Amino acid sequence: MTEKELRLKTAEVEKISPLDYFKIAISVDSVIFGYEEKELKVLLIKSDLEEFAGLHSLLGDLIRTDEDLETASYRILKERTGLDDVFLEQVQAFGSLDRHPSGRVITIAYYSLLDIKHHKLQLSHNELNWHPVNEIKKMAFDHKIILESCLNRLQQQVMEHPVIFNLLPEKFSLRELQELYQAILGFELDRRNFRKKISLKDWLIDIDEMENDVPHRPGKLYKLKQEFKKKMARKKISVLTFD
Amino acid sequence: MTEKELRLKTAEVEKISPLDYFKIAISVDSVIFGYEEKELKVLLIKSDLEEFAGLHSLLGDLIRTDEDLETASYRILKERTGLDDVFLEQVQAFGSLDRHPSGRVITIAYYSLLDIKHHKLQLSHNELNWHPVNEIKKMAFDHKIILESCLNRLQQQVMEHPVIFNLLPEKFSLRELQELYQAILGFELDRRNFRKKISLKDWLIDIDEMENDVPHRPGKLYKLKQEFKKKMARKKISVLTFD
DNA sequence: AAATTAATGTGTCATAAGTACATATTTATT
DNA sequence: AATAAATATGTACTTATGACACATTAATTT
Repeated sequence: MTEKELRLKTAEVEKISPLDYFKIAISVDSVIFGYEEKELKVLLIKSDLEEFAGLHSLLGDLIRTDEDLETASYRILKERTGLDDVFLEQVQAFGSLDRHPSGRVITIAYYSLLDIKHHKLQLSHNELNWHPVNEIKKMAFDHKIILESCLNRLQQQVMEHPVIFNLLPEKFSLRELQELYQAILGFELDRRNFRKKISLKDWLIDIDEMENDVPHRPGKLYKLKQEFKKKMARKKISVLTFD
Repeated sequence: MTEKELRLKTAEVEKISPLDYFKIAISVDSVIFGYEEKELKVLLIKSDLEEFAGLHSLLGDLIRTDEDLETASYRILKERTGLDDVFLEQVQAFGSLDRHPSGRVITIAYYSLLDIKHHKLQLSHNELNWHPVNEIKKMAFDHKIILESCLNRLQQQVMEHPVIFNLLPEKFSLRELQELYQAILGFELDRRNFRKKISLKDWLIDIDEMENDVPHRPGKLYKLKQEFKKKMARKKISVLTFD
């Protein structure tokens, strides 16, 4: 058996039992960001462990033997939200000894971006809900730290790459875009300088339409250029049986 | 048993055997960069798997149940090189189904920087050797991809953070520093602009000494300011028994 | 219908950073 | 003493960033 080989090979020079290597479980946890009412939000569930009663946790699950990391993240997203066409990016692994009260679990953190309004979730089970990022205090496990590192990563990405548009509907105004940047970065931007910078990046096309649901002078609407959208398209979950 | 709890908890809603979750092994792999003769090098061993006969692989090992990710990386570094005061940074997890021929192994990649000249290694076992990064073609497992993603990360880091100095001796000239930047980035830099940029960063102190081993006019020597060195100091390997 | 309100849309100037580029100086070597 | 090779350094041009104000448009109120 190939697996047995692995155990033996790695165990031959070590003093510990080869089976020990298989006492570590691996999970993925996703920080799913959304944007609503000028606030950056994150999708959380109530933890089902009694150690963390009342606390919220990220969406995550153990990885199966027949799925790779991204596939596992997509599966969890699909199971919990019903969605599968979502932007997802790996951030970092977390593996402190005491991070999970029930045993050794190493987790790999992903962040995910989705447009709340146009992706109606099944907010059915487990008190799955959106929470404003700024209002989150304590979380289960080390999930607060994971959330923070994913937010940091998002803040970096957003300055350089056109990922932010995954949080917006297809058509948006420059005001909406600026408000979203501000929500993510946590500070105000000058409107004229912001517009100059965005137009320099050359990410957008003016679709020659106007806002129509605003109680004031409507702004022009824009779309992300098609060429920058490819990053959203991800492979489907493949069901390969490994063993 | 806490571990049993975990298996049961995760298995109750799933159709697969709970034991399956523990059939995935976890390793760390380190891309250890060094710098010598104006070339960026990486420390590799000959793979001991017959599937990869003749190919080189990164330094890595399975993670033990009683060590966290960083600790495992330091252990491997210590075992293979004898060193423990080395800069180390996590890059990314790799978990394709077929990345290891003997079974399912998810690995977490780190990159590490060390000054070849002043860290004499035990290049004893397993044909451990330095290889110029640019000359590496095929590698065992997915290690070529891991190497590339670590190099990318290094290239990013080096532009913003004073990590590069971990590859140089305590004292160095601006020429040496520039040559190292060039080796990492893969392109030439203008000497005057480079010096201007470095002096703007305010990372260095002029120690009022000169090179003395060069066959030409010697340059001034500099050191990294103490305040930027703290990032090298890492915690020692802690030996906590978990189970 | 006119006046008011509130947000859109746009440009300039000052400062900072990036890029291209050449000459005098110093040391080792011949 | 002459030569070779590398160090040290500054300026002009372009590009990016940051502060800042006013006319325009549409919805709302009077």
